[in-house]
Amino acid sequence: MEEDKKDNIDVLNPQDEKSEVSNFIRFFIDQDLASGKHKNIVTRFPPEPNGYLHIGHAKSICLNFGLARDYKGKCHLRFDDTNPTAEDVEYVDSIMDDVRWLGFSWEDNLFYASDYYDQLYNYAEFLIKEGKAFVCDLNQDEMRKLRGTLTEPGIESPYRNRTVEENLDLFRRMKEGEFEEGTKSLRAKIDMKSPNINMRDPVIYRIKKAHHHRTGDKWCIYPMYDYTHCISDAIEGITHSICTLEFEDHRPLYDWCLDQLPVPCHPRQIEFARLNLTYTVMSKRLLRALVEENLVNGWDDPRMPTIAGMRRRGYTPEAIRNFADKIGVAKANSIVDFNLLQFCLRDDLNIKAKRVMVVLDPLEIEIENYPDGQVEFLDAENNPEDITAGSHKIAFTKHLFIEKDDFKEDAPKKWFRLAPGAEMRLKHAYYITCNHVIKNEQGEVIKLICTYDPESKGGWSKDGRKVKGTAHWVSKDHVLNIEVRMYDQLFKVPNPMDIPEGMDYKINLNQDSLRVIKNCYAEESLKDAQSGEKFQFLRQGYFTVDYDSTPENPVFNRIVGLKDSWSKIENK
RNA sequence: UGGGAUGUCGUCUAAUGGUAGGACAGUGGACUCUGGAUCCAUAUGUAGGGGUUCAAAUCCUCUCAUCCCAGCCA
Repeated sequence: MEEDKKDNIDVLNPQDEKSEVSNFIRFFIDQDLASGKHKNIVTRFPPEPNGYLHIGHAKSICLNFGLARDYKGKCHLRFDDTNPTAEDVEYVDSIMDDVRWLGFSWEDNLFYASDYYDQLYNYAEFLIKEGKAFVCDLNQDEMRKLRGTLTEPGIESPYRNRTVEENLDLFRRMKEGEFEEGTKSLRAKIDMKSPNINMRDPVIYRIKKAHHHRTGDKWCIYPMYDYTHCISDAIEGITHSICTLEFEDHRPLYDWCLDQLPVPCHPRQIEFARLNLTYTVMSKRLLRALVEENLVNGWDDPRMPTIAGMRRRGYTPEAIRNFADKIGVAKANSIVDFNLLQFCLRDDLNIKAKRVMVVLDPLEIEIENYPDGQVEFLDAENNPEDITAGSHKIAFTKHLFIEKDDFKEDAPKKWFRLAPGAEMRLKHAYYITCNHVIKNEQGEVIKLICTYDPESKGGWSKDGRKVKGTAHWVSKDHVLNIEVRMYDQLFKVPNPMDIPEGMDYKINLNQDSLRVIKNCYAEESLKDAQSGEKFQFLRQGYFTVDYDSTPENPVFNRIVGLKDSWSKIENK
């Protein structure tokens, strides 16, 4: 958290930051600033509290808060809470957590659309008095029939020409709760023949006898998104109201509402393409389905693309912010390669993560020329990328474990690791040579007998001979037993939404997205691992302490693996 | 087939009439006590056809492809 704050304050010269990035939104802002239309900009991040935020929202958060930071403006956090049946404080809290965790601050600019219910109501009466809105008795079915289709114009409601007095009276009685849900609504009087269906007398208030998580039972009529959003923006003095592409068709309605009303300003709505990532889904509907059908373990399952899930997995806010920066902002629909996110993660973790040694799949070795009972505490650097990170001690003894994968009885070409008769370096320790292979009755290798070169302490030989392979290891008498959770993509295919006719999205689920490995042997220093601390398990990948971890049963999540160029060589 | 938008390397994104550039991914190499990191080098792109211009990814025009819209959801 400290680091995040520092990161934000760090940006003292927005010009530097701006020169790196350019996008059409910044172009508009530059124009509006240059023309004198605005002196300062105000943006907003406006989630509906009806679910957990995901990496797509992170893009929007970084965009809106990033713009405010770079232009020395403000970014509000506003909850778009106009549909009480879908919303909950659980989500409000998680959203605030997520935005903070990402490293952004809304300062004292926290708002709720529900804060404006009174103003919104008064503006609605204003609209009625101007003859621009009417109470309609059509039910949902009837309204749909009169709305027309994509190619045919709609037909005006028979209630469209009620008098102002009648409309005012009915609307007030709606508010008083006199009518049942669905029997009446308030509609804007615009144009039933408009080719834009949003303009065909859209509903702006509906009756919902539902408890609201903030206003309780005060209201039984609730304003609709299109009517609420533009007015909320105007009330808050938003200059640039940035939303996703699907609202492009709503912009005429956004502008219409503000044109009719005596609002303080008229923000500019700008639309950009939402984020899609390969091998995952980004729709709240599907993410909710994964949770509710127990295909994952909750919204913060480390496989989920939710911010809560990524945080638990071990992703860093810096990596996500950097990712948001790199993908840019544009209007073309696109699917970003998941590799880019992984790159950003490794890039950040590489300079931060403490190096430790953990053997996931152990193979015992005995150093036959090493004294029984002797223990040496060897120096292991914490991070080769950061000399200030210091070092820690690891125990070396006669009996050790190495990774099963680091030994091959029949070594292929270009094999640098251990094989019968071959020499390999144990990281931070000695050169060893494999002399005997011990097998069980099934013919499986269960133990190796090796010798070490006492002259190679620290990993260097006096005669200067080169050993290409270096492996991680852990002393048999100094192990910490840990559980490791290896995560893979939730879906098997790059675009899980590309589903064959009549099939369920679940056919693309990766059944092996979670692999739990128990009884991994970690160096003892890991017993002091703090919650949230990031490690590189040497040659394996980046890991962090999971929420389930206890001192008795330490649990680590693999955040992301290391790049593996051996597998490429092997495949050739 | 009404309306709104969008098409630039495999992917994402710059270029705002004047050298099509960057990042990721890929490939080749160097280096390395992590087959990690780092460094160097590299191929591949303006959806298509016409037009305007000394000059077009950019302007005009036609075509094609893709996405969004018929909630009292946001």
